[in-house]
Amino acid sequence: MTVTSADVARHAGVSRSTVSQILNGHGHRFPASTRDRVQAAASELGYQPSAAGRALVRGASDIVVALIPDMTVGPTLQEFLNGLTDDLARHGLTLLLRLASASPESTERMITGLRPAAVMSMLPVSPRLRECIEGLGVRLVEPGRPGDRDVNVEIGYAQALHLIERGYRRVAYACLRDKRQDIFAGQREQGVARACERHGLPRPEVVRLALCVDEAIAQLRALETGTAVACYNDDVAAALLGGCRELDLRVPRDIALAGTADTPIARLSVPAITTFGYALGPAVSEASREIIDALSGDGHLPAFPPGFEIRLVQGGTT
Amino acid sequence: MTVTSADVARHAGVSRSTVSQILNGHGHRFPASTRDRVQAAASELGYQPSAAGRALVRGASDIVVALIPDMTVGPTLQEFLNGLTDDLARHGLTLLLRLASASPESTERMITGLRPAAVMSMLPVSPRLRECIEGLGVRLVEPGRPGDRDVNVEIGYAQALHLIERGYRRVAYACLRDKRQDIFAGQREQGVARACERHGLPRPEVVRLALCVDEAIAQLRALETGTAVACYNDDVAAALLGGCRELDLRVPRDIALAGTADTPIARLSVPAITTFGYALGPAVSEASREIIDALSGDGHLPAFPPGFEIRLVQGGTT
DNA sequence: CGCCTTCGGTGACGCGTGTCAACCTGTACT
DNA sequence: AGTACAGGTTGACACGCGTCACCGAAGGCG
Repeated sequence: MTVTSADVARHAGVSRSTVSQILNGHGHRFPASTRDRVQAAASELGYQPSAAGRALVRGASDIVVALIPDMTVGPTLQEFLNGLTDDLARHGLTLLLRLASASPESTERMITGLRPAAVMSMLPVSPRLRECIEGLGVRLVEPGRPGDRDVNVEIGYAQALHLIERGYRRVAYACLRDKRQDIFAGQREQGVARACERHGLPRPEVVRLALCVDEAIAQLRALETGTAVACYNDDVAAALLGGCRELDLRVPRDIALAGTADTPIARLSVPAITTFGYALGPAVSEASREIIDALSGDGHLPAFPPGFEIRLVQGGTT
Repeated sequence: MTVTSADVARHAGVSRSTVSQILNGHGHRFPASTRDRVQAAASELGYQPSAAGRALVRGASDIVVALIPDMTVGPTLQEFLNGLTDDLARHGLTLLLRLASASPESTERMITGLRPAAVMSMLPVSPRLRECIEGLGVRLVEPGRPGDRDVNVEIGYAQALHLIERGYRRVAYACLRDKRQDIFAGQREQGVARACERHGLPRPEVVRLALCVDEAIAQLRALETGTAVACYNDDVAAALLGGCRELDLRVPRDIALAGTADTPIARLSVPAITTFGYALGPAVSEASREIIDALSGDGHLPAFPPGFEIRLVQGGTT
């Protein structure tokens, strides 16, 4: 049923350890003829090494676990993960996903039991989990350290910059009231604030709301006419847009809105919401390279790579 | 660094095999005193069995792989996966996720190498992957067989039924032109058609569009006034709603719209879109029970469980 | 010839676990 | 006393793999 390295060895007429060495990068010790025989036998039999056997003898598995934040996994993130999966697969690594919102104990048990080659988190991990991971000697790939580019800061900055360039002098920042859903809000707000500061504008007012039109109305009442709002995401922008309609506020003249994430809701609103999409495409190769480097050399802990592109999708709300 | 069963054995003053037996459900052979000593030693040392060692000797790992369809993973699915994760963890199983859109070869390699206890797919798997999985003797949990409840058929049915009850006599079904994004369309359309048939209405017209307002306008021009449209999801409904606005069609008088999935876009539209949410909550325990049953007994291949709740969220579009 | 080196290849070990036949020690029964 | 039996415990094995010391043969050199 299962093809083991012993089967390959028999089929190639060599010993199992020869097979193991050739298939693990030590082939240079053997003449080409032997190498070819073994390779041929392996592919003919469809040999696939047992992850368990490998992991047992090497002390760590070939699995890389990605901790997925508690947020909507849309096309952007999906494409990133897809690319990363294939990239790592090319290096013999297996990417598997885990929701970060699963119970901490079960995640901890999973890590200690599985001994992944690396754990990649898209958000800073809890101190306890970090301790668990590092105590086990498992590599941890985390979001960039201070000083690195931060995609969320830059998105906030791009939003605010765009609004300022369009001539708005009053900039506000709108995010979700429920902070659990709002995992990037801090960084984005920081980006908005930084852009305002650099252009001599006062610190942006921060508006918090839940995702419904009624709350949007309440918040809009408190805003001065002429304010441009950088929104945490397109949903927030849509809520405010709906509120503007109910209040008969003209968009973008009375209130301007900039969203984030380039989701369908932005395109489908009337008017379409000006939004900032980002592609993590460039990050794929960087991320896999960082992981692979960290696993081969005993280098420092790599940071979640800063490769990304932000692009403006101009709509009618700014 | 790592605590092994040998450490536990030493600490408890028994042999390693005693530890193994007690920790694997064969404790009834031992007196309570021994059991307690071993349990105490295990928890005191924080013993966590090596997944690799287990997998090696048992021929299959404790990992359950869930194949995630190529779609947005929103709160509904996330909650389901979270619950399943914890539920399975309680039975010693580890749920890990994998994007179904990753390259087939890498997924195949992952399965053969990892030998998961089970693979759960939310969509029918490709014949080739099925062959790979079943050839390995790995359990496959798939969407329900014909005859089972199908959440997507029922959603379509509920949409159409609602529209019919509201008095509409012309029912259409709108879905995405790009079929790759439209993985459930067939079933939902089937549900809509069934409801129409049962109520003596003609077979529903099917409208295909890409997610933009322009396409919606084009499709709306071809629809008769007074048509009620069951939409594949809230995005489609939003696009049509935007189109109606541009064409000055009154909603719901000229065109009625029913969405699906209960996403923010439905709540945030003006008027709010009538939509059908579904909760997979009840499916969690069913799913884990099915998986566990299938793994303990050598029963038949279980089907993806039909436990779910559909609820109407009344908006202003019907 | 005797010694050393290189090439090609192998046997044996250990990773951590679950299982199971076998063993030991009482105790009950014949 | 001898036998049967049950309860409690253990040693040994196998799972599939990577590694590494080691070995035989061939060749070079003094």
